[in-house]
Order: sequence, then structure tokens, then C-alpha cells
Amino acid sequence: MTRTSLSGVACSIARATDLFGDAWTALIMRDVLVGIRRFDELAEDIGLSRKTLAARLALLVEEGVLTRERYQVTPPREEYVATEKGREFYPVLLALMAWGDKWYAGPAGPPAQIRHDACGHLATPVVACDACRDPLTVADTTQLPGPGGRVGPGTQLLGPLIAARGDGVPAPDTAQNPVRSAPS
Amino acid sequence: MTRTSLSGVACSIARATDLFGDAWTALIMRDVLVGIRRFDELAEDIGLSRKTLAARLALLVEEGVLTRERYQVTPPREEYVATEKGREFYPVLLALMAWGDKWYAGPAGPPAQIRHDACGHLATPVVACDACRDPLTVADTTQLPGPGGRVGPGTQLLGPLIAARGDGVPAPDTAQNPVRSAPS
DNA sequence: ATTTGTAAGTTCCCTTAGGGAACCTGGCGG
DNA sequence: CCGCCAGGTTCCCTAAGGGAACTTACAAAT
Repeated sequence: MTRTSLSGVACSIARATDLFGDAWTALIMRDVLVGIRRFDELAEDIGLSRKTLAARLALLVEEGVLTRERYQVTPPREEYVATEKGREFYPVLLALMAWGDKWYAGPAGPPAQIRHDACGHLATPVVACDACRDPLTVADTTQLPGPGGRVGPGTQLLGPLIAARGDGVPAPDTAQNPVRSAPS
Repeated sequence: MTRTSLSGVACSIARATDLFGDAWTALIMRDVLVGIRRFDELAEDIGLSRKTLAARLALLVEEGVLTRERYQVTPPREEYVATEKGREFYPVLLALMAWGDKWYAGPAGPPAQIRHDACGHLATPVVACDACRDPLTVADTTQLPGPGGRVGPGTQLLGPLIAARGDGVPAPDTAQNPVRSAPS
């Protein structure tokens, strides 16, 4: 597949998807963060081939997202645990899950819920502005070039266009039913 | 690749990654939401083959995330615009971008910045609890089975383990048989 | 002292997604 | 009539990924 390594591209989304753009990788992180850390468990739970799992885990370790640790010396047994970098990926998974819950949950509701232990509520994760804590949407944000901005292919910074077209005037009503119960 | 379609899996992360697990798909969404909407522009900006772009766009349209619209009748020209479902994916991209910025930004800083027009600040997107608006982390959340929870492979709900092991604490014990709730 | 069992990978073969690049199809503008 | 976009298709070929068997290292059971 050539894996055109997007690492050279300036956009952080590209950087991140270069690692997590693989469907498996995100699922591995979910499992590891949720307590499934052993090779065989991961293979079975996620349902990917042992070969590919080994490759992904090696990549994640190389990237410093996971570490491989011996949790038992004899017989030697390894497990994969998330580094801080890996743990901080959890919120991204929560945001993804919230989106999936909203648009793909069946009539019964979402398959899992998140309890925010700090406040005790069942949480619906929202992506918010760190300054005012209000939710961020495509309509009320603008992308600006950043200090590290090598603007090149992969990073057109067309902020203003968003406000113009992104929301307010959705082309001839394209609204769809949020609940889509029959996946192909 | 067989694309083992994860649609059957209960976890919403799996559902979402089934669509966005492709590195290209997330980049397409980023571009479309940021104003790059035409076929050739997308192909060039993202750097993927026209063939694969056509396939991904068709998938995204089929999934109701984008619509294909004629923005000019003569000569006929098409563009892809995000539906509400697609626009609501933007926060997920922001969360991903924030993670990428934090862990991959070079010394110069991130390549792009987000201005939250509502409050005027440059925003660092955070994933927060909708109830208390505090950031959600792996350490202070617990995964619970949800109403639609067909717990199966792909959704072990081992919430308590997170608090125990997710942060700080190395490895309390070798929980051989974790809490694994019985499948219904 | 073999046999069995288990965790964690490897290796082999084979299918197929995806890259590169050329080709196709309307509908102009000159 | 000729070329030239935009927006795709088609063809060929590489290599990523699935399935399944094999390997290594140890321990407990027979």
C-alpha cells in the first residue's frame, strides 16, 4: 500500500491519522486503556490477525504510545500499557465514541456509557474550548495558520470559508435521520 | 483486506472507526469542512489516488456524512459538502488535532490554530464532561454497560480497572481473569 | 521424562485494497 | 474543430492483511 507516510505534512490531523488512521490501532488503544493488555486477549477481542496485531503493537511501542512490560517473570509474560502520550489519546476516543453513539446507536441506546467519577454524572463527552468551556463547532471556529505552519499541500487554511458555508446555510435541506439502525 | 466490517460490533468506537479508520477518510473530512470540496482539489491536497478518493467519497455519501452537489450547472461541476452528521464530526477532528499538536508539534509550534469565534480566544480543544465541563481523562472516568449494550467481542466493559491502573499506579496485581461481564 | 498447556509471537501462502498513470466523458471557449 | 478543464474509470502491479500452522520458553500434570 506504500503507506505514503503523511509525517511530512504539516497538519496535526495528518500526523495523528498517520498513526491512528488504521482502524485497528484505535481499537487497540481503546482495549489497552480499558484493561485488555495481553496479546492473545487483544487478538481475540478485536478480531484481527495475530500478525497484524504484532505489527501494530510494535508501531505503537515505537511511537511511545504504549510500552511493552513484563508483568510476570516466569514464565515470561508481557503486557502492553499506555504511556502518558497513550493515555492522553483517550479523550479522542471518547469524542469519537460520542459521535458514534449519536449517529449509530440503535433504538436501544448506546452500547456503553461513560461515568465521570469526578462529578458523578453519566457524561456525554463534548469537545470544548479550553478558555470558555463552550462546545466547539465547525460554525464558530476559524482555522488560523500556526507558528509551526509550513503551509503546504495538506494545510490550506481557509478559515473564513467555514463560517460562510459550513453551517448556517446548509444546502437544500440535507438533514438526515440521526438514528440509523440498519448498517449495511 | 476483507474489511472485516466492524459494524456488528457493539462498541461505538468500532462503528466510527469502521468509517473513519481509514487515514484518508479523516483527512477528506478535514478538507471538506475547511473548504476544500472539489474532487481534484481533494486529490491533490491530500495526495491520495483519484481511484481511492472516488471510493471514499462514495462511501461517505452513502453513509450520509457528505452529499454530492452540483454547484454549477454549465458545465456541470460537483462538490462535496458535509451534512449535519458530517459537521458534527469536526469536534472529533479537533480533539485529534489537539493530541497531534501536543505530541508532534515541532519546536516552532503547531501548524495551525483554532480561534473560537464565540469567545475570541485561541482554543486548545479539550474533551469535557457535558455536565460539569471538566476535562475527561482515563483516570477519572469509568465505562459502564449502556442500554444498547450487546456486550460481545469488542466491548469488554472493565471500567473499574481503569481507575486502578490507568494512571500512576503501575500494576496492582496480575488480574488473570478480569471483570469480564458475561455476555447476554 | 515425556506430554500437555499457555502466552506471545513468526512464518507461509493467498487474496485484495490501493498507488500510478493513462484513458474516458461532457461541455464549453476560442 | 481543437484543446482543456473537472470529475471520474480502467488497467496493471505491489504489498498489506487474513488464516492457520509453526516456534519458543516455561510450568504443571501424567
